[in-house]
Amino acid sequence: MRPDDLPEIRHLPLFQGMALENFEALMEKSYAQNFPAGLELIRQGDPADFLHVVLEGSVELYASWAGRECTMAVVRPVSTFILAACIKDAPYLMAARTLGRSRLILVPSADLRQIFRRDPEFAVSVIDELAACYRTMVRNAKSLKLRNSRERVASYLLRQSRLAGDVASYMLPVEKRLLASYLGMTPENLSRTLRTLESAGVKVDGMRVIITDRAKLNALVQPDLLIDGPDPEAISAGIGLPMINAASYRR
Amino acid sequence: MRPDDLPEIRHLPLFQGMALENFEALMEKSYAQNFPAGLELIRQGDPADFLHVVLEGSVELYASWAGRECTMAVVRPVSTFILAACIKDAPYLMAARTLGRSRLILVPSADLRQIFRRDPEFAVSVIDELAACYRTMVRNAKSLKLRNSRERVASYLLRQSRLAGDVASYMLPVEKRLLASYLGMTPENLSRTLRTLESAGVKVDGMRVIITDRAKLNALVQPDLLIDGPDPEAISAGIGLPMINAASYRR
DNA sequence: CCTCCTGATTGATAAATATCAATCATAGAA
DNA sequence: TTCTATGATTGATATTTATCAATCAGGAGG
Repeated sequence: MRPDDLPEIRHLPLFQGMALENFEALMEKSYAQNFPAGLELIRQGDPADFLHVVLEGSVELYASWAGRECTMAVVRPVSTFILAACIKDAPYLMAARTLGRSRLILVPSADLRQIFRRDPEFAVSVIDELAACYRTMVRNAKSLKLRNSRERVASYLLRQSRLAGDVASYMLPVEKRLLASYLGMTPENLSRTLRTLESAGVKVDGMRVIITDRAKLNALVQPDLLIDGPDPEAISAGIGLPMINAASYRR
Repeated sequence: MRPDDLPEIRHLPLFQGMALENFEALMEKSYAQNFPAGLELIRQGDPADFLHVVLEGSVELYASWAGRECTMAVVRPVSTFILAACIKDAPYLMAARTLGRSRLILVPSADLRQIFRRDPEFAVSVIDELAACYRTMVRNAKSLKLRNSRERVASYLLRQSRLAGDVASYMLPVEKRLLASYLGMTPENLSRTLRTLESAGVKVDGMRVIITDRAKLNALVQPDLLIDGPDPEAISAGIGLPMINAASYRR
C-alpha cells in the first residue's frame, strides 16, 4: 500500500469516524492492488472475503442470469462497494469488473466484522452507509417500475446536469451501451430515444450532452426528490452511475 | 400498549440483542395502535418520525410518481419497516397503507437513533437488518432487469411454494392486482400470463396455486440462489411479498 | 497515414406489454 | 336472499421495447 493512500481512505465517511487505532489495524490487514481494464474482480456468488475500495479508475457492478447481463452501478473513487455482503458474510449478489486501469484496496471482511462490533463509531458509520445504499436501491427500483425508458433517460440526463452544478452541457461519464444497460434498455433503444428527446429540451452529440431547453425538459421529467434526489446520502454509497466530477464525491 | 405485545417485539431480530434496559426505555416512548383496513399510514416524503412494527394485519409499501403507483412490498407480522429512513432522519421514500385491520407499534425514530449510538449490540442488529434489506432490494432489482414478466411470475410462484415447504399447492397471500403491481406488470397481463403458464407446470385457480409439474416449472424458472434465495437474511427484513405462513417469519 | 475494431446508429420487423372496453365472478352489504 | 361494488378475466388494439441486420464513425495501434 502506498503511504498517500491511507489519508484518502481515512477520509471516507465509512472510515473517518472510527478510532485511529482500529483504522490502522484494519489497514494493516488490507492491501492495495492495481488492475488492468476489463478485469473481473468479483464473480456473483463468490464468498465476500473483501470489502473493496476504489482509489483510482472505475468499477462496474453487474448482474447476470440465464445468459443475460445488466449493469447495476458504476463505482468511482473514492468509494467502497459490496459492504452488505461483507457484513453478512454472504455471497456477493453482483459481479464486479474494472472499466479502466484501476487501483483498489481490499479490506478483509473478517476483520471488518470484528471491528464494527468493538468500535461503536464505526458501527454508526456502517449503519449510515448501509441505510444510504438501501435508499439508493429503493430510488432505483422506483424509477424502473414507475417510469418508461424515455422518462428514465430524460431524468438521468437532467440529474447528471444537476449533479454537475446545473450546467447546460457536460460529458457522459460512461459509454452509451453501459448507460443503456444501467437504465434497463437496449443500446438501440437508447439511441432512438435520445433522438426523440431533442424535441424535449436535450441534445446528445457523441458523449456531449446539451440541455437546450431546461424548462421543457423539467416538465417532461417531473423530477422527484424521492426518486432523483438531491440525494446527499448516496454520495458516499458508491451506488448509481457516477457524477461528472469525481471530486464532488469526496464530501 | 398491551402487555403481551412486548415479548413479541423483544423477539424480533432487531430488538432481541439490545440491553433490556434500553429496550424498555424505547418501548416506554412507543405506543401501539389499531388501524382499519385501507388506511394510509405513511405518505411518501413525510419526515420519518416513527419506526413501524406490524403486530397484526398487513401493510403495503408502495411508491407513486406522476399519477402512477406501484407496490414495492407487503409487510406481515412480526416485522418492522422503513428502518432506513428513521436511521437517516430522512423523508420516507415509500408510502404505507394497511391492507386489512392492523395493529402496529410506532417507535419514535429520535429515540431509536439515540439508542443505537449507546448500545453496540443494538447497532449490530441494525446493521444486520439494513444489510438484509439492501440485499433484498438488490435481488428485486435483478429480477426486474434480468427477467421478463412471464419469468417473474413463474419464479414468484415457485418461490412461494418453496417458502411454504415445497408444497404442491398453496393460496396466494395477496390479491392478484397487488401481485401484478409488485411484479411490475398490469393485472390483465398477469391474468393472461397465468393462463400461458398452465402448460409450464403451474396452474392458478382463483387464489389457489397448484404446481402440476415441478420439474418443468423449474426448467423454465431456472431458480437462482442470488435472486430467489433461499434468503434467510430477508426473513427479518419485512421486504418482499409475504410468505404463506406468517409463523415462519419469527425465526 | 491507413486499418481494424468496437461501439453507435438506423431501418425493418417481431415480440412484449399496456390500454381500453366489455363482461364475469364473487364477496360483502342491505 | 338480492344487490352492489370490486376485482378478475377476455378480446381487440395500440404502444413500447427488443431483435436482427446493415452501415457508420471514431479512436488505438500499426
